[in-house]
Order: sequence, then structure tokens, then C-alpha cells
Amino acid sequence: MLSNSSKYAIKAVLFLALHSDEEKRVMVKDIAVPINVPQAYLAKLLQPLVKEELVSSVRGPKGGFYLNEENLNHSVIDIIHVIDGEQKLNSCMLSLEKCNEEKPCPLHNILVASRKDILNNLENRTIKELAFSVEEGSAFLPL
Amino acid sequence: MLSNSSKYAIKAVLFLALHSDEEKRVMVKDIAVPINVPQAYLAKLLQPLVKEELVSSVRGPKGGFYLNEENLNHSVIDIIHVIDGEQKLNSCMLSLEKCNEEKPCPLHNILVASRKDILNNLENRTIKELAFSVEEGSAFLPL
DNA sequence: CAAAAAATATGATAAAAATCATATTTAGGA
DNA sequence: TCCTAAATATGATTTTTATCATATTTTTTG
Repeated sequence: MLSNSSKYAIKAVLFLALHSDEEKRVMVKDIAVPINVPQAYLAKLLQPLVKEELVSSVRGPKGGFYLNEENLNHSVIDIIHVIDGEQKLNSCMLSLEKCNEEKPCPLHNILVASRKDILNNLENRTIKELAFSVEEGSAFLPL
Repeated sequence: MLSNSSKYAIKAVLFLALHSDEEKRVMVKDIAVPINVPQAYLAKLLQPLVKEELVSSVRGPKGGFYLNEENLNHSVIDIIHVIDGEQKLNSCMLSLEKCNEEKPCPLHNILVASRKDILNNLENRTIKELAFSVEEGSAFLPL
């Protein structure tokens, strides 16, 4: 479904949503260990997220990564788009060029509805909401 | 979502459902070209499908691949299981070991319903039904 | 029974994804 | 201002996936 990279990135962002803020920055290694992702790899993944302003960072001592209010209002799909590219989730299940609403492939019809649901959720739920579901106890860690 | 291998395999099986039967066998190259998959690669993919009896074959001249009545009654998920393995679609979206109904991860709740729908469809619709949707004109090729 | 046509089996190569390692830049504090 | 701690940038390696190539077995037909 998603690449490992996207999964790692999502986990990292969720972790930051729960454990960081403007004043409390977290170093890669302190993200990588608890979410169970190789540190060097995660460091690399975080770069495009910072560049696209889904995650904030400051260098140097006392530096690290964190989410500010704007970052918190992004959605999971934003992360996926940055890491895996825009096409990954949009294309037809069989990756058929010519499959679309008018000329659906045999799998299209039986799956569109659910696929749309998933897409909607991934693009409408904010990181903040997801983090909140953990805080209020309706969702759980560890990542 | 799915590996290319699974997509190729599904396309091949759908093609056979529409263009083969016990008496009319189709050679790999005559499947590979129309469904737009490298021939040698497809040949390799077909082997496990034959072994698991999702596809039928006979060797030698006038030989080839085809689907019999039993083959037609399998589902798309059977193909995925043979090619990608059982775990591929079952695991949590973030591949969290410990994510389950009782302790769902933050993405779990918002996606379970649609995921279940997709899974149900993939495992309940038979190849025959999917092929029929093309014959009756509610779904379309080319693959 | 031999030759040819097909699948089947096996292995080699190429490309992509994941992982690891190292050098560079930036910011804070002594 | 210099040292250190952090992110950032870049490149190398490993692993997985996809692809290509070739040898072997089976079946039909002349």
C-alpha cells in the first residue's frame, strides 16, 4: 500500500505531534528509537518534510525537530505525497493508464467507493486530530 | 498497494478468463503482448499460479494456458496471496505489529471500514464475475 | 521415433528501495 | 571567537523487486 518510507515518515510526524513543540525540540535519534526506524534513514526522510514545511527544525545544540501549529494542520496525505509522490495512491489498482470513471477496469467498480473513503480520510484528518485521538485514549501507541 | 507482480498476474488471469477455455489455450506471448507485460517475466509469474491451481496449463505444441471452471471460481485475493504472500494486505497501514482492534493505531479507526470493504470485495468476487462485467459492458479493457 | 513447440526450471542482470556512513553547515554556549 | 552539538547534504552499500536469458522437460505431429 504505502512504501516503508511513507510509513516511517508518518510515524515520525505522529511522534512529533505528541512529543514536541516550538520550545521542545527532539533529535532524530530520540525519534528514531521509540518509533523503531533506522536513525540515518529517518534523518534522510525528514529533510524533504522540512523543506515542504510539514515539519520544523533548528540546527545546532539544543536543536532538533518539532511541529508548530501550521505543521499540525497538515494531513497524512501530504506526507505521502512528499515521500512517495502524488501518483502513488491516485492510480488505478492495476495501474492501467486508461482506467477511469467512464471506462473503469474490472476492479475499478467494486473498489472505487472504499478507495474514495480512504483517500478522503487521509486528506481530511489533520495530524493534530490523529494525535488527539491518542491523547484522549481512542487510539494507541507504540509506533 | 500491490506489487507489479500481483498486478501483472491479475491482468493475465483476467485475460485468460476472457480469451481461453479448456480447448482454447493461449501461449505466454499471446497473453503478454495484449496485457502489456514483459513475456519472460509473465512466464515466471504464471508458474506459481499453475502450481496453486489458479491457472491451468498444458505443455508442448498446441499447449498453453487457460482457465477451467474451477479456476474461474477463484478470487482476486487468491492471486495476490500466491504472488505477494498472505501478509501483504492483512497488516496495519503503518505495519505496526501491535496494532489491532483493541489497541488500534491512530490511522486504524479512520480506515478499518473501507479496508474491510476492499478486502471483502477482493475475496468474494470471483474471476468469472469480473470477466462477466467486461462481457456485459459494465467494465472495460484494455489491460 | 524424431523433430518441433510449448511450458517449466534455473540462473544472471538491472533497477529501485532501503539502509548505512561520512562530510558539511549552522547555532548555541563557554 | 572557538568548540560542540545538532541538522543537512551527499554518496556508498545492501536488499528487494523486476527483468532478461538459457537450458530442460513434456507433448503433439509427421
